[in-house]
Amino acid sequence: MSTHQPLEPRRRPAGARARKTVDRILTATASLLDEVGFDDLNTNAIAERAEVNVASLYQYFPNKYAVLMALADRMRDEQLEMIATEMQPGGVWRERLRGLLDAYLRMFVSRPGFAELAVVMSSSPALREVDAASLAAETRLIADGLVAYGVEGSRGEREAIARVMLEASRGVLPLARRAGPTQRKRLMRELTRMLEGYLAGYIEG
Amino acid sequence: MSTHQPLEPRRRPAGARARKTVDRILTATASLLDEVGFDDLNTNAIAERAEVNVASLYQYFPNKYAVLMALADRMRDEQLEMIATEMQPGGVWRERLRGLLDAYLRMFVSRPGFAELAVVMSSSPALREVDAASLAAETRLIADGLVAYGVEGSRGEREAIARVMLEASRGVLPLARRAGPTQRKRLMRELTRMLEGYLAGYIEG
Amino acid sequence: MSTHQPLEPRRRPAGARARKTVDRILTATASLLDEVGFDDLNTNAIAERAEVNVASLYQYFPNKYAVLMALADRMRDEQLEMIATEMQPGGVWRERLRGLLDAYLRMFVSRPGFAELAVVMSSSPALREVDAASLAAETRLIADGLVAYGVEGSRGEREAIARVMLEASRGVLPLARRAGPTQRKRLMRELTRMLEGYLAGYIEG
Amino acid sequence: MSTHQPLEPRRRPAGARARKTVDRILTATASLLDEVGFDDLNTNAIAERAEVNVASLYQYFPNKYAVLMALADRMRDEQLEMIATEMQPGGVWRERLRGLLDAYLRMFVSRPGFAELAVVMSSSPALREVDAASLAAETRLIADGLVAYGVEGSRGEREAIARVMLEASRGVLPLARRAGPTQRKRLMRELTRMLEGYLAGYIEG
DNA sequence: CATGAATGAGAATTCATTCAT
DNA sequence: CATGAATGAATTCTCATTCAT
Repeated sequence: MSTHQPLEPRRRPAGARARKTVDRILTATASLLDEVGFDDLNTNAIAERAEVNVASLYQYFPNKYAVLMALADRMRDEQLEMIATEMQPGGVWRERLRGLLDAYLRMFVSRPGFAELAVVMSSSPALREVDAASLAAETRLIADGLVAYGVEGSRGEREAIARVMLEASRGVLPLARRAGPTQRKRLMRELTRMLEGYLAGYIEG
Repeated sequence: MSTHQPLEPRRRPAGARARKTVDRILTATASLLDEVGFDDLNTNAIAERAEVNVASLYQYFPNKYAVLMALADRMRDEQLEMIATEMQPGGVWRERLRGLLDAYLRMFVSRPGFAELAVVMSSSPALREVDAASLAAETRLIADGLVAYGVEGSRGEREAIARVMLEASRGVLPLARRAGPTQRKRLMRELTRMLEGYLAGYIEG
Repeated sequence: MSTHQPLEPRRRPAGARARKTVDRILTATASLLDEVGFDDLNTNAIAERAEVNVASLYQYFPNKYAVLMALADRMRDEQLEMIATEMQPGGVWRERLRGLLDAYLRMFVSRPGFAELAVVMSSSPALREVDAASLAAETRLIADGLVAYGVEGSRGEREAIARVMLEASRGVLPLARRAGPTQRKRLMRELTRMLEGYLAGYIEG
Repeated sequence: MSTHQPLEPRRRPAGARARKTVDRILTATASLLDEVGFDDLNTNAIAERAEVNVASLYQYFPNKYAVLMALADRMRDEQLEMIATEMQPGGVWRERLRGLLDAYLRMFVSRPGFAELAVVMSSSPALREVDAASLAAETRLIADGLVAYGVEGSRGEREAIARVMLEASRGVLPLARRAGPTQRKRLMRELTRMLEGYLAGYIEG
């Protein structure tokens, strides 16, 4: 029932009232993801939390996966913007890298639903494909930014580098998020060290 | 429906016939995970695929998550054994590391359901806790092995190191699995380079 | 949900613009009936096809069945007029009968929604009663016309005759409509032969 | 949602208990068809009336239309048997024809759901196709029997004759069913007269 | 009078789980 | 211990209908 479902929104909200409705749906989804997790996420719960009728939800989204996908879109937009900012040329690359990791961590920690959504997007077959595309975009953006850091090499190489860094971060950040402050610092320190060393090999080696 | 369910098997299979039943259930689960994914996995489908009656499934497992957990257990056992082997002292650490990564990749690529299960275990709230414990064990094992590689530092430090390496690998390996041969090689090369550089800092620095 | 609903239009369209709205609704209904059938016919779809807001539809019709009923009314008017024309006295009765059947066939074939509506009206409990009345009117009209053909007998007898002829036609015409040209000709020939023979027994016997 | 749905039963009942369940479902469907009509027929109501869980219904049928289709199948079997009996060679054709019409009337009058189902099958787009096939079988059976009555002509001709007779009957019989005894007699007399005259033209003309 | 948007109430369908044999 | 069958309890999704502007 899930594989290959339509994920496109049914209709874009036109007026302000409608935009608000969609907004509430997405916000509710995000908070529920954090509170009960994907397994127990369902359209009724979303609608209830959003204080919206289920039918309204279905007016805008063809199914539950489409809601998640819209939420992901929204978050990805924010994220790409953040990356673009952090990867602008100028400054010392090590500091820039740390800034980027910090920003990532902040998203994972304080964006409700972000961490949960990240893992759901790549684990649910229904969403995986679209998530792959989105990750590819993220990868490209970072790969491009690496040039400014001083990394040479073909686009393909840089994308592989970016991807490996990205995956390492995507694995460690949720841990850091859930960990206590000491453990979090430790994990972030190690992650940073690993990525810095890795890039240093390309930039200074 | 999902949070905090009993995950322990209901009864250990006694006779050989019973053991076979359980085995078929787990194997069916693994193959279904690969074919239809977690979203569409359900006990009836598992039983059908296993050519076993659903009621039999419930004889051994209290619920759906317990099946996944048993499957994870089985795979984790294999995996820990593999790690223990690959991390035995002796030999050049760089080669050992590569061997370890190779072995990991082989599991991801050829163990049916392994990659899928890995992501499911950490995304489903019902299973996350037990998965965390299991990952902790894996981490400890690697952390212990790092000593043999020549890494110094407290147990806590080594565990952080191990964990970061582990997460990076858990992120990249599924990608490598799905990629074509060229891309796979490239990703593995970068992953190896990153982890080697990282460890080198501890061992040779 | 369906039995015994008010079927009367809520308000007659006053201005020309309003009349156009109602018109579009009915036309849309007719075409949708042909395209998707009664099972999938719904007010939202009608409104969309009519390029009219659903709320406007409810301005003129109290519910879905009332729309169908209005459409039926409109078609029945046309039909009764047609019958009145074809059954006017004068000429050879056999030719008149053929003319009548031809005219019926034309309606079934070329009036969008006509054939579909005919069957819907007699199958849906909500509409059956009003359809019965309408068929009774049709029957009476034909029964009256039979006098001009030379059929004798009481009004009741003539109505039974008319009704039997009518039902036979209502069964065969939709078939003829869907059939290819050869089969259509054959069916119409047999229907004509049956009805002619039947009437001949009353007129010439 | 209705066009082109799967109509095949999901699984044939194996044991006696299962057969009973399916039976109750079909019987409940038949009685509901008579009582509330197709518009208000829904799987919940069927299950309730059958004193069976809805899920059981879905164990055997993929959807509501499949239930109707199974019911139609069951009735059609009975009906074809009846026709075969009534059309056996021997005896005076006029009497045989009357016997056949009587038998038809009995089905329409006393088989619960039969009349309603007949009209539903040909009006619902989802079922129409399969009903057409079934009617074709009925037509063929009658066309074959016509030979025994003394009707000559090609198979195609006889089928057209049979079909026209069939449609006339299918139109008049439901009326007769709903009519009072006097009106019923009158309608049946006229129907018989029409069909007899029609066939006489082929047999004795 | 029209429209965008919303919603109550239900209907279809599924699925984890249990029961009787 | 296995199996055919059943079922409670959701969950997804739809649709006729109304409201606010």
